[in-house]
Amino acid sequence: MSSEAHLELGPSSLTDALYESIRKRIVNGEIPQGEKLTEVRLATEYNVARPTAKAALERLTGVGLLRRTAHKTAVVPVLDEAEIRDLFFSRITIEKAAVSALAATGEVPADAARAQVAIEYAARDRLFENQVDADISFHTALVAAVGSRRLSRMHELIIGEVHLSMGQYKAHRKVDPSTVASEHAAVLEAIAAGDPAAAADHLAHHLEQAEARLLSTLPQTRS
Amino acid sequence: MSSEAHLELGPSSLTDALYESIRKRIVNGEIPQGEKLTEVRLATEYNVARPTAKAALERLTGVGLLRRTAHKTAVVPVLDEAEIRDLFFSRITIEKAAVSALAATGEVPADAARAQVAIEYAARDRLFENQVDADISFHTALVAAVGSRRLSRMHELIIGEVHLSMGQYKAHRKVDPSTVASEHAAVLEAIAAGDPAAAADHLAHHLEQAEARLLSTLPQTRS
DNA sequence: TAGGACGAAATTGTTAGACAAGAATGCACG
DNA sequence: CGTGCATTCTTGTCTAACAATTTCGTCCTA
Repeated sequence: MSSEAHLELGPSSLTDALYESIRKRIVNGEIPQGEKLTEVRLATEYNVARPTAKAALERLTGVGLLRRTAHKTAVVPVLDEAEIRDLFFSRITIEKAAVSALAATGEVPADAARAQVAIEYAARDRLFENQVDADISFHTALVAAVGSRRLSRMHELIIGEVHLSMGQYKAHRKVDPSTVASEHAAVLEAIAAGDPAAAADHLAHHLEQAEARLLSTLPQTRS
Repeated sequence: MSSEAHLELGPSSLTDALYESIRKRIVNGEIPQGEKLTEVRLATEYNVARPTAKAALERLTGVGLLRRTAHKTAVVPVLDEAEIRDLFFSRITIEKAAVSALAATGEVPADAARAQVAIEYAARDRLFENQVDADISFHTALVAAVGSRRLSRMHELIIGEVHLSMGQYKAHRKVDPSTVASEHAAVLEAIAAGDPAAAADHLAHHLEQAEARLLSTLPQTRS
């Protein structure tokens, strides 16, 4: 790994750019679970002042992508089975509410349909990382389509950790893309049919499957 | 208002103490809606350095108790009708999930029962602020009893804004405490009876009433 | 050799001062 | 009376430094 990272142009604030860059490296698994991130290390790597690095770390801690306690250095969290279960319980709560609300209107969000297509392309080309990103986009688009700022904010918290765990365990994952595609399609169909209960059921089933797939890749707790 | 505020002893970190102090002043309505909070003002008021004040403001922004955009000063948000509706939609989503889960176990959380009593005492003594705090505690206890760290974190986001709006509009509120008490009691009874659907229904009804009570205190949008 | 205590190094928390850049305000001029 | 410019306010970022706390390695002792 290079000793210096560079920030893409774009975000107005330097802290924003730093936050976004580190966030991507964490959710992609580039920075592995358990790794410690000190303020000075990041500051020197990115050529920014320590307070700037500190601010980025604090924001990442706020969204659950880092953990730290007072005077201790931030680490990328290691999600064990109990935490993954809690994560998916919370996720199902939010996303069920989202698809129910969408089904009540009967309109399938265009962004979600587009993401669904992107997943298939990525799967065909064996681009695992793109496939994960597209899957995240699909679920995020569903929630965003509800139009509730607060629901989206809560979902952002959750989906960040989901992204983290998918990225961290990617080496072990062997998921049949067509299975995911059909599960997604079932949800969209129920939304189009205007059937909230069916949409919620299909979504819950899909997420339970996703949870099981993720749990099966977890390293066994050694005796 | 005094030109200097003092921090209570307790929280380990200075930033934590500052965050907590400002948070309380906002949710109690002591700092009114629309008020601007500049970094230097807080820094001088509390006798801390500007970066410390900045950190506290950023954390408050992160939980929705302040709003700010780049280079602009933070302000206490003014929640209009649409935002209150969104707030309660999100709140109902989270709390329904919580009471359903609790009813599945059939155990009434002790903390919630205690908070229920505290509400009655506060109402009897006409201590409005305590009444609000106890009500918040009741709902927070319900969610906390589920034992899901992430559900509690999401709820914290929501309940903060709920607290804010209750505190800001308190002058206009005239709520019958016994009504609230009986609505709460219905939820607890359904949990004790182990009936998830009934618990969710009673809770939704209670929160819809609370939403309506809050909306009725909103100043009319002038033509 | 194993264990614990002590001390040094690393890391974070907080402060001060400074400068640049963007936003808001008011005044002057057309 | 309205518009544009300049001043002022406020935030974003940096450098430097010290205090407080944690961590780690070493050394001494049993």
